Amino acid sequence: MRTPPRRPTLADVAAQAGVSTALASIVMRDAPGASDATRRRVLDVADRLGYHPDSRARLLRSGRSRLLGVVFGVQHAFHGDLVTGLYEAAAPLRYELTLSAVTPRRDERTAIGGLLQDRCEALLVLGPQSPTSALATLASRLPVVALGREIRHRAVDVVRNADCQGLHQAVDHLVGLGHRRIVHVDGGRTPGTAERRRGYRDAMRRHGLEREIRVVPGGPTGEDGAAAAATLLDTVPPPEGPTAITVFNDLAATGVLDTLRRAGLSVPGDVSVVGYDDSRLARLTYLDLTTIAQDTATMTTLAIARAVARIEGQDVLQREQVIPPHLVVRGTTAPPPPAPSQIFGKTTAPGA
Amino acid sequence: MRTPPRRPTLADVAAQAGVSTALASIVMRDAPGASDATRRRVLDVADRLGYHPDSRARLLRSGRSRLLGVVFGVQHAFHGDLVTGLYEAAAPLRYELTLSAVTPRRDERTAIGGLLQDRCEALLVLGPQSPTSALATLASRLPVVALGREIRHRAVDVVRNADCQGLHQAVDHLVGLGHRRIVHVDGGRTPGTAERRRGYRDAMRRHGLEREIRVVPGGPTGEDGAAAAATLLDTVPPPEGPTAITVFNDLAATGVLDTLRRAGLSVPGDVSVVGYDDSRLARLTYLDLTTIAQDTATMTTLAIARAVARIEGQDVLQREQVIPPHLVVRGTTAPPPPAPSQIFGKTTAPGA
DNA sequence: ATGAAAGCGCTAACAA
DNA sequence: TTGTTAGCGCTTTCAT
Repeated sequence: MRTPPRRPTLADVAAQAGVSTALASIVMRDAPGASDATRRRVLDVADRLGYHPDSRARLLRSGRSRLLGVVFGVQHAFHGDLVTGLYEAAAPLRYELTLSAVTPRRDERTAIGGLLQDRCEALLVLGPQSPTSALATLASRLPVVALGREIRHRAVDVVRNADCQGLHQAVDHLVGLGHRRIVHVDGGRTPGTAERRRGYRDAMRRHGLEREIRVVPGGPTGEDGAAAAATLLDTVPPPEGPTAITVFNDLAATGVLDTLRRAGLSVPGDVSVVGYDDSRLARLTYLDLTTIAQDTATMTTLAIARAVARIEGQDVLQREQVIPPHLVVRGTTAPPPPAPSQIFGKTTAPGA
Repeated sequence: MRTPPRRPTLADVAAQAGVSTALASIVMRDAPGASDATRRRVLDVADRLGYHPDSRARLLRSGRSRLLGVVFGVQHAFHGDLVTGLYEAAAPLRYELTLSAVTPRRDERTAIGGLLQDRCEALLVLGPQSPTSALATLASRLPVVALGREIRHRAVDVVRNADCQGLHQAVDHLVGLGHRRIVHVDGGRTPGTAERRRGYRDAMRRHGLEREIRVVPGGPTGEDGAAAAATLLDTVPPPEGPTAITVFNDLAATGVLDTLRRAGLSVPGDVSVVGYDDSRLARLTYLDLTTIAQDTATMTTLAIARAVARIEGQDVLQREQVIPPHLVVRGTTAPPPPAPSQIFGKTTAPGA
């Protein structure tokens, strides 16, 4: 009762349709050189038989795979957004994607290895963790595009977010609202941390707020944000308490929000908070987080375009493409409270 | 300066090593029938040339692909957990996974189509959205295993969570802590909602609490949870306010938590909250959410085992495998507050 | 232990 | 428009 194990081949289709395999191939590939009648007949049979071309054989023969390998982290919500964009960008160029996941127990090396066996023509690595040298070696075999992390090697293409600029926007927004005591919770050892921190510092200076610059060590997770906020609540004496916090990313920002609110503070009434990434966390929940959105559509389009350009041997002008992000104002930012002081410190009575 | 476009083939390796391709093949596959000296020499050359076997050619020839297709949603954090488990379960059986993502703009049909061309030997679909009929048609061509959704068709294998039982555990836990007024925020139109709701009702009855049964319409998102909690705060008169809430999933539970805390209530001091899934949300953040964990390790192992069993034509006893989840106690559940009333409602009036 | 030869399903020349 | 032929990179008999 269960299916015959063998799937139909092109030869089966051709035979049933009474044509040669070559002709059937032409039809299946939608290539010129077959009459409409034949075309219909072949497609008909193919459909009836449930025929699907064997990409392996097809690509083996044609020498090319038109396959782009994508390495991503199943963990990262943001990678999901990027993968979405990559699929869309690849389709019109008639390239396919094969995905290989990095999981807690499957490292990037393994993920890349799998892709190599699939004969991808280029590799797109989202937030690569491998050392530059490993990526460089790889890049000597096939085009490699790194997304979202700076790689300083001439053989590796890079498409990334202008982290620095993102924090300029966050600070500009807050200053525009009237904030002056703005702190930054950084990303710890996460890639991008240094740039975002620098962006924060530069922007503060530009606004003449160098004396207000204060960076709190943080990290990429919710706990990191929560811990940083707790530190802030504990250590900054009430008169100097910040009225706004820029956080390394959205997830950490949620940790900050939670700690603030548990301490009885209102966001954005008492303190404003800005995240980074515009992840689903910021968008899709009740959180309504003001954040800096990475332009995923542009980033993915450029990444695919670059990979294809390399594959097709076109000349490439700039190895690194840095895309400006943009501010998305939502509900966690507002003008600072009129009274300039009694915000931070442990002895703040919860709201009536 | 850029790499010669052609990658090394087995023939290249064989030539350089001074052996036949057949022998080189034996070495590369780690098959018996080659001397140690030869083995070393061939592997050496392969390494030096950066040779990676062409899986397409390899599998084309051997007639099998040992490839399992996985359809997953890039959106769903929980799918990330499952994919992680699937990779682990497949490796020891020497099967590979190829991933195909469902994104907001790439539907399940498309995702499955891609996999079919890759000549997977079976398909694992996480949380399938396709109609049963479509899955059934597919299953007539190759083994199909659905994860996490009930599919009523004899040709489709199913591995899923015992949703009903999960809510039993949640209610048992809360009752054990001394709660009686336990409400359930359901999942709206999300698959699994009905079962979880039923589990809640059954468990309440079993504890003689049928009069306390109260289901609030909810949904799978944070907003849904927040809205449901708001409704609860507004409508339930203070003396009857619940002391515990079981929520459809973790994400919605975070919405509930947020609303509760913004309303000045303490969790778990005033109200206990239990989620579902044990997603990273529950585990990895400051949230510390008590929840019902789906046993992803078992589910993925069974799913892979089932797919392989079907591929290898083994007899299968039960089409559907329903895995019991387990309670994970964290910080959002505690005994109910001593005073039985003044929890919900805007006017905190201690009843007599 | 090693090699020669055939062929997996398909596409690309070329011929008819 | 259609068919014939060769061969992609590899594994698999079957010799040696």
